[in-house]
Amino acid sequence: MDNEIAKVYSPAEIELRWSRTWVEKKLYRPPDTPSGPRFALSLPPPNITGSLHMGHMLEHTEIDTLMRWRRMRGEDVLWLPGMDHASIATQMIVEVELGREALPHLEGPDAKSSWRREGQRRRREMGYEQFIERCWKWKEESGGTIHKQMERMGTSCDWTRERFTMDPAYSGAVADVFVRLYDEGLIYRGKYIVNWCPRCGTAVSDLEVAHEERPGKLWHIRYPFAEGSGYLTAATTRPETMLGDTALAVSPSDDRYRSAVGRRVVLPILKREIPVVADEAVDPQFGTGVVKVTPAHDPNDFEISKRHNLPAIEVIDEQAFMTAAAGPYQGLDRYKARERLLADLAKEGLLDKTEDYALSVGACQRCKTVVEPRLSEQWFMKMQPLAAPAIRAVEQGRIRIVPENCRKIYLDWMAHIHDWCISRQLWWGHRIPAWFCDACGEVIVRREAPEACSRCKSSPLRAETDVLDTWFSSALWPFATLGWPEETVDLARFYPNDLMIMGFDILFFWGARMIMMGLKFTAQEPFRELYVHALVRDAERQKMSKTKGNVLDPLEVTEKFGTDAVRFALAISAAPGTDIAFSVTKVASYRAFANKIWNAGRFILMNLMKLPRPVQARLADALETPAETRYEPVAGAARDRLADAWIFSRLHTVTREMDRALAEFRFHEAASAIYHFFWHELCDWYLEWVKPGITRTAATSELPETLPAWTNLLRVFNASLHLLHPLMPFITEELWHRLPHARPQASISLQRFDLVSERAANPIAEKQFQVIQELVVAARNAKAEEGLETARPSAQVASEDLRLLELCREHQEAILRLAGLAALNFERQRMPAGPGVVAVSPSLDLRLLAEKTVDRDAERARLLKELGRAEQHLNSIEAQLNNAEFVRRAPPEVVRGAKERRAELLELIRKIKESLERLE
RNA sequence: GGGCGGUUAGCUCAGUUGGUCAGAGCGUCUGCCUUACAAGCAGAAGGUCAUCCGUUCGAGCCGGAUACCGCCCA
Repeated sequence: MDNEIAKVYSPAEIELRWSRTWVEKKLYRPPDTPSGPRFALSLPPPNITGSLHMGHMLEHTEIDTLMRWRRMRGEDVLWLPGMDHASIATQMIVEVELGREALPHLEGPDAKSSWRREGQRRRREMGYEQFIERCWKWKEESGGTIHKQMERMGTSCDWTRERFTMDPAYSGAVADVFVRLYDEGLIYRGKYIVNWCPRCGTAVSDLEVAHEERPGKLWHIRYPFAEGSGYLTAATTRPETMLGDTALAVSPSDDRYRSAVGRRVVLPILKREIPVVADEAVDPQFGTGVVKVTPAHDPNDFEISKRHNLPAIEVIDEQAFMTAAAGPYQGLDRYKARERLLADLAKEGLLDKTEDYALSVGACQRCKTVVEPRLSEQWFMKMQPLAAPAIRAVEQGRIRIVPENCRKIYLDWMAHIHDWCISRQLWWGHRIPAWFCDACGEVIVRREAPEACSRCKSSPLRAETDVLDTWFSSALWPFATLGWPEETVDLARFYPNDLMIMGFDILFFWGARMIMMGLKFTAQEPFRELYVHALVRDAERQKMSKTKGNVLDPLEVTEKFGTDAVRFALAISAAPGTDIAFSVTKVASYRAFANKIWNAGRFILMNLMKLPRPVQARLADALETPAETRYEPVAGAARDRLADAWIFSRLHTVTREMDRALAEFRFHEAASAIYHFFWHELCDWYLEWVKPGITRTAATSELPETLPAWTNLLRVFNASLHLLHPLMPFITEELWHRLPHARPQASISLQRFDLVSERAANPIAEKQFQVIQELVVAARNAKAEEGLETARPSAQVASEDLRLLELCREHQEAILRLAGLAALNFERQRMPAGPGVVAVSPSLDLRLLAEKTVDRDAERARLLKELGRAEQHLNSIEAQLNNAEFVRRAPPEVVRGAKERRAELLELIRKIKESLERLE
């Protein structure tokens, strides 16, 4: 018998088997004909660039927990999975691959950049079609890996509806949206300063630039006046851009430079004459109060240039090398040019001074290269008209953002939103549906390629080669995945979604934009709730990063400890609004929990299998009772009635707690509740309580006792598995299948599990059981303190409350067994104080009857400590009660509670003092 | 510079509307291989809830200030 159930839970085989089964049987496709309230959620599509990390695992654990929970509550759950093409990231990876193939022998930290450069060259060489083919190949491989990982984690999504952002239908939706926004004037094209990543060779949006404070220098450069003597000194952190200066600017209110406005100065080195202008944008406090104006390489300068009709001269090209306009510095890298230029200025005596200066540097989020503000022609999206309704939707509560502080952050960001640069000079992605007529300059935007220019009829037309920012397409995810713009059945049934879960890092990138696009194109909020989850950090609360080497691979951890343990560790750490300090030891402790569950199951099943077949069959039937009675105890032997009533009452409470917690995304609370219930109530008390009955009936199978005892045990255990299932799907599925079932069932996850019957709530039983628990604990405690752990002494129980004594007498057998005592004597009056007398409660005393000489000093120390604690507590309560205001203004029940506590404490103190006197 | 947050046991963190809320897990210490489980069982120690002021009959919780630490945006 023992051989059939392993002593230690080993998840590997079990998890593989069930994850495969769940997918093969398509268990998680919602029923085609609606059968209950529906609940829809779209998975934030992972990028196809890599494999899932700990953050995904947390996100998927949270989603899966909610989806399984709701499914078990009878809802038609759609969890739609998919993946994102990740334009820039994927292109980067494929380019590096290409480079690696060409230069396989490179090694070291610089290898990757060399591969990338070579890859970019090879990309151009092989051409668009072939490169895109390579990207698709990558997508198949990487996407497959992610898909497998998700299966392995037990993700209960509907794989039959899996989507990819570059599916033909999805791409069609993207083009539709673009055309419509363009036609409405919400998308425009123009020459502006954008964030340009010279390494990626593309423009990126503001959000993709990470600002960082770095130590730098402020160089003061002299610009001599063209006529007359003297000069103006302008301070700059980027002297190389000076070559593109087309003016100097001062504040109009700055008296120091009033006379200089309108004069002309000579640009050092290049000797170009440029004007001095007055502009409000200049801060007189910064540097010398004179700033150089480089319209082609600085967003502020560009604005100034428009106001003063200044030309823009590009001196840095798209790879961050100096252009021909940079004169002698042409062809140099921007930093090399800076060095040379500074040397030349110093030589000419035009470098006034150099100071240390902390400057904010923008780096490409993707490749960490310092971005170059660069004037270029790009496509932009006007955001304010779209943001306004998206702000209202959240302000008015039509979309609820949880936790609350994320709502504030969202609103603040939306209020200060600026236009979005949506074009990327990349190949992999959705090409912008625009065509240019070189003959007349017309720009034609439409879904299908036009034959000829709509204005001058000439052809051929030149197609736009830029692609869209990936987030542009992701913003359509909740509705484009359901078939929009077609009016599909799925769209009608599952849109708007009910919930969206994402990480804080993409709240602006994705969350905000989804809300804007959803409102714009479907006139509905894309989801009703947006839960923002935390970041998974390492044990020291450091961000996990490859460079720090503190990354935990979810698959590795899963291999070692089991998916359920990892999921549970994440869930129980996931308090809203707090990042998670994650560690292997944490997972290990929840593996112990899984093992505990396994062994509880093992105990039950091993004894169950000893029962005669017909009895097992009747128990299987008993488990299939109607839902109303399934979670109530049946009346059995007198000795178990209290424990039965207690555990079912607790089960009822815990179920409600979990329900409430999960509705509010309080995963840590739900997990803690079931953890405590399963381990410290079900296992520590209930199983121990019923153990003799269970093992005895297994041996003798006396039917009148067997059936109720086993029915109750199986009902509670079965219900516990249901409660655990959303958090730990594998072990619960496995154990549940091993329980006796009247009919074959596919999965515990498809079993309806409702709120436990209100009738199970039994506060009286809870109170009574608690008395016995306290008595047992007090006895164990006393045994440990007197060094009698291994002995079985007798004990005396004393109380003036006869019902209390009766309760203890009725459950004498269990008390003796659980506390490790030989016998109980009952005393119908308060026990005289003395060594070894323990106050279990104000009305219940306990004393061990042991042949043990008392260590007087130790006993005195213990009593004094207890006395101190009690007196301190009493003082604070007395102070409260002596305060007339408290008695007058506090609610009566609070005052009553305080009085009761005072009485209890006085009694306790009296006893302790008595004991101390006897010691002397 | 603007916004959001944090400071509770050695560590990681809970503490939902102010009144048994001073808690959990891990770690530490003590005793146990009690036939479901040593990934276990039984017990113990450990905190002036960052500091100060205020509101209140009453503050870990509400308000203000200070110190330190984060994150986001410019």
